[in-house]
Amino acid sequence: MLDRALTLDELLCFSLYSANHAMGRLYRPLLARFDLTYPQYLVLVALWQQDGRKVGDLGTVLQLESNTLTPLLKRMEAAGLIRRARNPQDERSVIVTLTDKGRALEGEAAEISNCILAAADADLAELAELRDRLHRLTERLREAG
Amino acid sequence: MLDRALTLDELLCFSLYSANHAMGRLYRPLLARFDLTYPQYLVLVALWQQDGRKVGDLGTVLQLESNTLTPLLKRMEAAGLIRRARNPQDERSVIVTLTDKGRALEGEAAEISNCILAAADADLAELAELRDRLHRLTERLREAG
DNA sequence: CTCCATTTTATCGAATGCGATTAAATCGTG
DNA sequence: CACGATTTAATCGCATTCGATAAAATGGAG
Repeated sequence: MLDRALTLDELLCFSLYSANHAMGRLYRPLLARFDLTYPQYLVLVALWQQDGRKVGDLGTVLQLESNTLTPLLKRMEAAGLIRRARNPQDERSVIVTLTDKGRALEGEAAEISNCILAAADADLAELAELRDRLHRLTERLREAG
Repeated sequence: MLDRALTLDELLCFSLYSANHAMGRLYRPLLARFDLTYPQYLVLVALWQQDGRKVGDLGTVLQLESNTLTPLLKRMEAAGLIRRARNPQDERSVIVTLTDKGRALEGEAAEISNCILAAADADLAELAELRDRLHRLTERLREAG
């Protein structure tokens, strides 16, 4: 329990907000060359890792619901990156599959992670530790929610 | 330089994105009781710390531009939290000032930080270190951008 | 003083992101 | 089989967020 109001810079939530902002600003121009937005890139990373997922499963890993994913996926489908098709085994669900174009982007965009790592200008071990601390924090925050 | 594609969970940017999301989800119900959104809360924190700032100065601390701040501040003005007035010394700038209602929220919302700290379920030193690591990362990312 | 560059905020369109609700398909129990 | 409960996406409205641009005020050079 603290006895005074926190300043903006003292708030953990603001440091997260700012770091996320800064990361987004770094990604934006790199992704723009592929006509990708940042959430669209995350969808691709998820599909490169495992293709043919249901909308709901993508939502689970990305922590997004269909109200966000459906229009996002429709834009990606319009851009020719993915296909959306009802699951024949269960017509309630929609399966998202990479197109050739979507798959091809994996190689072309591979350099992006390295650009980010270079920008972060820290050794891999340090960044990995920060990442793991963030995962643990996220876990605790979700449990509390 | 890595020789393989990273999974979603390995990406530092995604750990930031997820932690920020999780934090937002924790804040949302707490802020909803005051009819506040998260960015609106950040504006209030900034003004509680120093009232009477120009739109551009708020943008500097929050890393937001007028295209985001202007509509956000108009909604806050409509909600009776702040006042917006042209600076008589320089009519280009707009000074943002807390109303009595906006000032009063500081006391009422004081518990929110503590709810978040409780949810994070870690000691203050650990969270402070994570926060400082994030600040340093943000700094490096901004320099690279 | 005039005119152009600069500063500062505002506007517009597009893309998330979320709460609430709806619609369609499936499941389960009688 | 029938029918209500559940699951899964989709839709709607609102609030950010950003890139691009505009508009108004100020400043500075001549």
